[in-house]
Amino acid sequence: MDNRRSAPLGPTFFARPVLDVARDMLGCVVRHGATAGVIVETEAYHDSEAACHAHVGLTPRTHILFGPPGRAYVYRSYGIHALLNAVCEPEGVGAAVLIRALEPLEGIDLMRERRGLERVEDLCSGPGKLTQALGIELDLNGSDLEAGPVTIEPAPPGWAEVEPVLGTRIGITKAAELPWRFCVPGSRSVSRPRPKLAV
DNA sequence: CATGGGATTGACT
DNA sequence: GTCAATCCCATGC
Repeated sequence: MDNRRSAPLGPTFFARPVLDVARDMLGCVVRHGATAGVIVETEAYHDSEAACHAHVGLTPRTHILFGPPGRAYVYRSYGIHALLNAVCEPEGVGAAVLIRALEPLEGIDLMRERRGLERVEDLCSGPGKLTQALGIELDLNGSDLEAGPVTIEPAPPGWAEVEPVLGTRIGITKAAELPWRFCVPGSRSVSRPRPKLAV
């Protein structure tokens, strides 16, 4: 078997339309230090719709979103949680993919320590949970997803051909009707509520 | 400079 | 099902 780790995805992957990237990120591996997990849930955000932070235009908060693709956008949600996004589309377009859930892959005991929980399906089954499990904080905002320390690798064999299930995005009040949420069907690590729409 | 609102989670009724 | 915790930042005075 080939045990080599795949090279992290770079700007070419993330420079495409954000909906394509959100779908293609399912099955990919997020890695930070000794911890890693397979992406099973994403959401797309684009400055053309009101739910996206970049919708308000260029501000100190959103300048990362409008910058070069392939960087991390990390922000604090509800004063408590750090949420991890991958900046997409060409520079000048404010768009990103929110990583909402992972299936734990490596460093599971470290994830248990950080989360204070035992069950594997509780470690990364939400956007705030996975950043806590991987030790991702706000200082990684703007970091390069190809150079690290946080990287995203292509989907391992078996994960690459997953047919995603679509749904509406979670926890937003504006543009809530858009079916821009992508999930791996059947994964117990997908956050609730589970989507209903087929592809 | 003051205010209000979140791309959430976990605890509790 | 309901609700509080808690902080960054956009907005308005």
